[in-house]
Amino acid sequence: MEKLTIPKGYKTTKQRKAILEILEENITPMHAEDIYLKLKEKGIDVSLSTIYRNLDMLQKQGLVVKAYMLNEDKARFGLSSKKNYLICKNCKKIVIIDNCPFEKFKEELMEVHGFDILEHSIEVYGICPDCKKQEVNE
Amino acid sequence: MEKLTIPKGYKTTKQRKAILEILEENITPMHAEDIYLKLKEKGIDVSLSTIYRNLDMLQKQGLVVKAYMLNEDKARFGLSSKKNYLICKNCKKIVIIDNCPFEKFKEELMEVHGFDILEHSIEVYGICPDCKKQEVNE
DNA sequence: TAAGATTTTGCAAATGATTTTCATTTGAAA
DNA sequence: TTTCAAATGAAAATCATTTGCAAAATCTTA
Repeated sequence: MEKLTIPKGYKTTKQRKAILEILEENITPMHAEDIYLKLKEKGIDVSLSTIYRNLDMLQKQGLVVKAYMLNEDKARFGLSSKKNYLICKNCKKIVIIDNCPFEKFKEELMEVHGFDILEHSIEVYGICPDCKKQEVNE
Repeated sequence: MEKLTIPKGYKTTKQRKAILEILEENITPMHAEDIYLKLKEKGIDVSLSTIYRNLDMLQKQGLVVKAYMLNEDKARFGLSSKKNYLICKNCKKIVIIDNCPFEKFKEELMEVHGFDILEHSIEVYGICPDCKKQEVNE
């Protein structure tokens, strides 16, 4: 996992560093407010507007991905490297799909539709192993 | 393409029929307001709140899928059958992926992560054939 | 086919996430 | 240091979506 750095041309502020740190620590893409609260826990006070502004900048720089999950109406933000995930419909746990199998059919998709493919995002919903166990026991 | 019907237990109103019709006519998932405007063009006046309420109902019934596209902050709604798509980053054209290749790696994903997979959504971004041509000519 | 029960609708007001404004502070180049 | 553009916080503004409520439409059944 490569250490992230503040993009060139942007100043290094303690707020910015803190936000990036939180994103690195969390596997799950987070709501802006989650980030705000986690920072507060650490004793770092960053205003919500600053968080939004920085997430926006980081997104434009390609470090962060913004996505809305099924049945949610607030955006989540996560590092780009964690773009494809499995979500448990029961406990909401999120698991990153590491070796995204998308590459395998990218070629096929390009041929069939004639698109040059640049990016993709995949969300898969299901029931995670833990929740499956519980269902059996109940 | 199967004709959609208003789910059992819900009354048949002209607004509801009109909304469903618009969704059937459009390949591209639409914003609530797009639907509002298209209806108005047809001379059918349906309030935005009614549109939102019905889309919500249709979603809960599984007929409609709600999704946010890259860099957009309003939800789009489309028929469930049109869930996976290619989006041109240049002209914003949307092409539905019909034979979604996801099935091919569903098994693999289930094995690796132990999830029971229920749903998925795939968004792919790239440049469409038309826009590629233009780039060459410019 | 009229009455009654229930849904659905439209409108206006409320909500809540995100964005913007602006005065102040901060980082970094010289 | 000094200087100046960039960044921040707080409060206000925005805008998609939701909700409350009274009126209208639908369906059921007598």
